[in-house]
Amino acid sequence: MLDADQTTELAELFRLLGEPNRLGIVASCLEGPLSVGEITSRLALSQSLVSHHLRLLRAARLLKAGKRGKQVFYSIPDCHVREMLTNMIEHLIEPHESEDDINNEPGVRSWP
Amino acid sequence: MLDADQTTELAELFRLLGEPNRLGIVASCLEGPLSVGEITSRLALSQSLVSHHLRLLRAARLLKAGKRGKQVFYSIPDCHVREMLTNMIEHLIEPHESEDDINNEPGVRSWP
DNA sequence: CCTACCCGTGAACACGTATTCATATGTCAC
DNA sequence: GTGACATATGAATACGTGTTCACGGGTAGG
Repeated sequence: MLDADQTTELAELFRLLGEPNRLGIVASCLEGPLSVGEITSRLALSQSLVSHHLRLLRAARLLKAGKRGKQVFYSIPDCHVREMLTNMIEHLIEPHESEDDINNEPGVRSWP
Repeated sequence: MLDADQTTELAELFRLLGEPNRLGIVASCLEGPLSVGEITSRLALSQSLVSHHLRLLRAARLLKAGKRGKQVFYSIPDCHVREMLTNMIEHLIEPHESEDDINNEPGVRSWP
């Protein structure tokens, strides 16, 4: 299916999105370019923390940066990332299935 | 866009998939149900480690378990998870875009 | 020049967690 | 029953990493 390298590469993307504040930063930028200050105030995080996270997201090409005057604006770099995220969000929003079947019925037939 | 709770919930999914061994386990199960022993030998991991990871994936409904005799088979629980993963994998496989697409904003000074 | 503002960065700490080891539970065969 | 196999679980440890703090580096305006 996936070789070890591809798995590691994909896991790295998931890992970066697996932190609530980082995911919030990326999700905020889905609507359009945002300056660091806007991100900081929207998510109510310290500016330093936002900057640290932005560094990682930039390095992974999950966000791109552009300077205008004193401010630096961050945005989604390409349609791949945008589609990935919107797909995941759609899946999250869609109605959830029924509850858990934690109880283990003996002789359960999963489709072999 | 996403409220705090949804962000946290989605991040939790990403976090679980953000570990290479766990992602490998889930990806292996994309082809069909696998027993713990098969997963263990395919990924060359210790049985204990696989079991620990399976516990987390089960709890997050990223995998479901079914017993048959002595063995326990794990598989993808619903089409949501399957589509999410296949989409991500497709995006990973697809040819990567060119490097630097600079400014789409007027008056943006180039980024060094 | 100086000041104010916006952002990036390095060090240090605190906390989570992935991994291993040892052990427990459960199931089939004899 | 005993033993062999398949999986789950709990404790302990080592390692990564998210966060804060303090500071440095640019840039616009007076």
